[in-house]
Amino acid sequence: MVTGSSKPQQRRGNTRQRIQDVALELIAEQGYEKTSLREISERLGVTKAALYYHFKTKEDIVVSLFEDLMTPIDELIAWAKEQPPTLETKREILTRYGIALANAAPLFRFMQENQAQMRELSIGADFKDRMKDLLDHLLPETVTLTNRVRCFSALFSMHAGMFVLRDVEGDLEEKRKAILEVATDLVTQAHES
Amino acid sequence: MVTGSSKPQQRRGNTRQRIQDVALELIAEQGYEKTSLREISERLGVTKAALYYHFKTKEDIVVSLFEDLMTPIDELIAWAKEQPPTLETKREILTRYGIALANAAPLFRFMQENQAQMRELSIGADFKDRMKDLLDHLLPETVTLTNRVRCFSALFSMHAGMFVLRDVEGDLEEKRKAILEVATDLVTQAHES
Amino acid sequence: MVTGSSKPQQRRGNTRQRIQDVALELIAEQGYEKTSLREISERLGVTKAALYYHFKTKEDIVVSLFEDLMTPIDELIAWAKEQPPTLETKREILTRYGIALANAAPLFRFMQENQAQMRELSIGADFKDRMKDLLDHLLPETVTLTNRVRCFSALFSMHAGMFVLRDVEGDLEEKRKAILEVATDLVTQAHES
Amino acid sequence: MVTGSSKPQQRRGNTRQRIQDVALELIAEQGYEKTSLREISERLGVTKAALYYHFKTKEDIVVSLFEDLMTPIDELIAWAKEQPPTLETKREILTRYGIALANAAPLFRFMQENQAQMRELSIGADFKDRMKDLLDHLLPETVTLTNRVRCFSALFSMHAGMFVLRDVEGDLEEKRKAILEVATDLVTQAHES
DNA sequence: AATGAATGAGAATTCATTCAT
DNA sequence: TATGAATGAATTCTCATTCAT
Repeated sequence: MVTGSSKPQQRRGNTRQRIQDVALELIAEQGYEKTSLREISERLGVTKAALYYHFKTKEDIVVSLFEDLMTPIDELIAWAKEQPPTLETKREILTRYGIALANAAPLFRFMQENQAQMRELSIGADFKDRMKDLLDHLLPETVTLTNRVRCFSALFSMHAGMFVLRDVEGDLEEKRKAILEVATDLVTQAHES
Repeated sequence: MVTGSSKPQQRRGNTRQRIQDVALELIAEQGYEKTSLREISERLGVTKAALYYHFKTKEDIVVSLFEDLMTPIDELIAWAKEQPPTLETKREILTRYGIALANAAPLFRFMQENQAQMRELSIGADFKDRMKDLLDHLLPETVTLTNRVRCFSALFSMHAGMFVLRDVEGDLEEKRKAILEVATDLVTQAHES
Repeated sequence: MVTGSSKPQQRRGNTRQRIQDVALELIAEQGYEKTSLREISERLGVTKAALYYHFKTKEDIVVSLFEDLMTPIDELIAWAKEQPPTLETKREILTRYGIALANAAPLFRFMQENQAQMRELSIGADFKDRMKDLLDHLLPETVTLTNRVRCFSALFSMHAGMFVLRDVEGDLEEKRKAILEVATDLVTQAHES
Repeated sequence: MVTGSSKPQQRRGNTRQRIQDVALELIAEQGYEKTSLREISERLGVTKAALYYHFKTKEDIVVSLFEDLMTPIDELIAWAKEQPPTLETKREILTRYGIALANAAPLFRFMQENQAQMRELSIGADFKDRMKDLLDHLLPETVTLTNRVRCFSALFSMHAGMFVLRDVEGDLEEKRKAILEVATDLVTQAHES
């Protein structure tokens, strides 16, 4: 009935887009299970049935959100693949990743706060793969366990910082810079040890 | 009636405990919302109503789990309060926290993976307070934003490590040591910079 | 599919109405608490969930019944407000009230027999206000306690008569006339004393 | 297990009595269905199971309450039977009935407000019979429909007054007198017309 | 004279989903 | 491009009741 859940044609009416927006907002705030289609449709001023015109299932809505998100990360990974594995490259990866994160903050927050749900949400595995790819591009040539932890910690702190820092006073941009600095330090140390 | 039936009837005074065990197991695996009381009671071989004899609500079950968990953390905080704020103390805090984490791994994993749920679970706020307390005890005297991030990152990486490292090959104890090392490094750097 | 099956499928736009009808019938007979949504839906040949499409809660169903009932009473009160406070007016109030009562007999009977339930049913208070209004319009200018009781007794006897007289032999219309006569006497006496 | 639910032996421990007291209080306020055994036992500081030591079922508790109540009414009826059917006697019946009412006000209030429940409570029918008996003793020799209504109205107003007058300002004793006066008037009129 | 532990039945409510229009 | 009406399956929770101790 729908022409394809991938993502074309979302420029005709803007309803599809609006569903995604509202869904993201609610799900980021309340979690996947707690957010009902009724709630989404009510906030949109349409009926539940309307959602089913645009998406095959509830999960489909979330999946569609992540598809939009995956693209920049895939591009980042593709880019990283073609660079020499220097420290400079790794730093640039973190910088770029920080930008991707900032551009899709609510979605990352959702992921961060609903990891359990993610696991049964089909795209969960996809995302994990990406993270593993990215981690591999951060690791130094000789990988000790400690260094692996450092790089992982760098990546993870960037995610977590995204939403934890909301509670800390201070300018958002500065906080992002501080996170990036710490993450870069970690990767650098991994490289130098 | 004697042993030999599929599920041995170990009815004694331990039902409450058994409910907690099963609940923790299921909830850690599937998340809070996805785990129904039916599931818990069926796996236990009792009726749903029996759960309500021991706990007032579903949330109450989870809360009871966390109460057991809070105690060691509160003790750690109390201990920290009485120590001099030296780097040595901070390192010891991390070490002890690592032990607390290891002792209640499934519960921390649940927290880690269900942060969204935690927020509406009443004990969510309690736990956040503890984390803030603990973080305060890790911070150096002069706190720059970057150093705050470092300490936060140390704490958070310990949590995250708990469950992410399951996917990595290697001895569990070694992995814990590596995480503790990275966390200690982070706090040390915060202290020295 | 055509007529001939046990319950003719009169699905049209009338489901909401049918729910109200069945609910009134069952609730008048068994009381509010004793009447379950399962019972209502089964007698209707729909699922429980269908009820929730038309009404937000069980209480909502009852409230909707009473809203239909309130209108004529409100009109009566409005009318009374514009009349001179003569004895003639008061008699007319009783007459009209008797008609309203007869038109919504089952509902009044429910109220009469479930006053305890009414108190927690939200419309309970509303209705009480109406009764007080109506009573005020029946009172003579100089109100002794005894006269207040007389008027109250008049009003209340009309309600009670509604259902008690079912047990007494005789023509319904005549019984109504007798009740109205007694009530009118009471108000008249209040007026003359 | 219980020696008999009728009512002997309630002087040993006073628990039985206390159960009745609390049950009456709660049921008068909330109705029969809404009052749970859990509530009763909690307010008493005993377990639900304890209630079952003293009463066979929930209904049994209520029945026991009514048994205590029926006695004075039965005595009143017995007394009435032996009097000459004069107006004076009828007036005295009302007076005595008023006293009985006052002595068991909460129970009458329960009856008044839960007529629907009464019908399926087994003693419902019993009570109805008593009322009919009493009514018969109030009726004049030549009974017109109107006069029957008057007497019924007298009886009913006494009941209803019991609890409606709680909302009216003024001394309780005076209010009772006013009600009795109106009721007596009604019966007198029935007699004279 | 009472409790601790449990049950079976049932309640109200919510949800994702479907389909004819 | 939607809506109105409905469903089936599940959920949390409550209740009266039982019984061994």
